[in-house]
Amino acid sequence: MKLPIRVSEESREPIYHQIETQVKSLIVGGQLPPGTPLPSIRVLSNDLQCSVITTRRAYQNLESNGFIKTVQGKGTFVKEIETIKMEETKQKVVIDAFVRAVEQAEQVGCSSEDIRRIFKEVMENKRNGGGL
Amino acid sequence: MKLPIRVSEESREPIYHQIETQVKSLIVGGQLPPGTPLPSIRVLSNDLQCSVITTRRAYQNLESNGFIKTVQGKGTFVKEIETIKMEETKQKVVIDAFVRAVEQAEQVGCSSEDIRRIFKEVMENKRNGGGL
DNA sequence: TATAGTGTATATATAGATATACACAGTATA
DNA sequence: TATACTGTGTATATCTATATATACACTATA
Repeated sequence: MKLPIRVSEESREPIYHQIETQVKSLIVGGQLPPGTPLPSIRVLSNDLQCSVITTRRAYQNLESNGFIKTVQGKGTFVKEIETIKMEETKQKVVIDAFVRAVEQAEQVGCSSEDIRRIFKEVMENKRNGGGL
Repeated sequence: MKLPIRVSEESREPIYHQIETQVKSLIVGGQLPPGTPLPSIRVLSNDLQCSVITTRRAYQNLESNGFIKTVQGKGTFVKEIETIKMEETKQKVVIDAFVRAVEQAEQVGCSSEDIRRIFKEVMENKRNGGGL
């Protein structure tokens, strides 16, 4: 299965961390149920045009945090996760993203009304084709 | 003048880049008018608890992008910027932040309604003390 | 001209990304 | 049942980017 994730070369966020957070999102969002085999580090590194070591590092961190389980020679699989932890992670991740966006808006001097207007625009544009 | 900026040690975004984007936001937002002297690299590095080289790098990048002008021995100053460029940068920066937030929400499986609800919550919490 | 403020340059350490060679698991087939 | 093969994860060495300390140079002014 091809993971719907996307890394940005331009972003200053490390690639391994972009992979990590996106895979985590797919897991806590329920798109990747427990037991699901993840793409091998090689297949994924090829998809994302990065090194095997980079995808491996992402998987290693996800394993440390209890989201996946990797077995040498066999592959990497989504672990069973407590419903509470999933819900908490999911909520937190989205709220954080919006807090960052609002803070960014305030730093360039947007009023609450400006912010609401821009949010609306983004939601509209999303519906009409996604292309910003 | 003490800049209202804040760097996160935990963030995977490089410190020099956090400084860079935040100072840029203050400039295009109009909080730092043309001619305003920025804090010296030493003062700023002390405020932010980072190295002088780090603040310097941020200033160098901002200078390359035409936002500030630094003069050896004297200091660093906000440049005159075209109104159009300012408005464009301002808009772009905020829209990008919201697009990222919405994409994050979608990746964990939020519906449009979920997203609107969370946005509302974040805006409410902001009013009631900011402390999330 | 001494001093305290500014920015600048050199060398060094840590983190992120890579290529390449290695080890384990499953499977086809001689 | 051997064994070759292809798939998986693992380890070592190397390079670039990020962050730092420290010494240097320019500007203003007491």
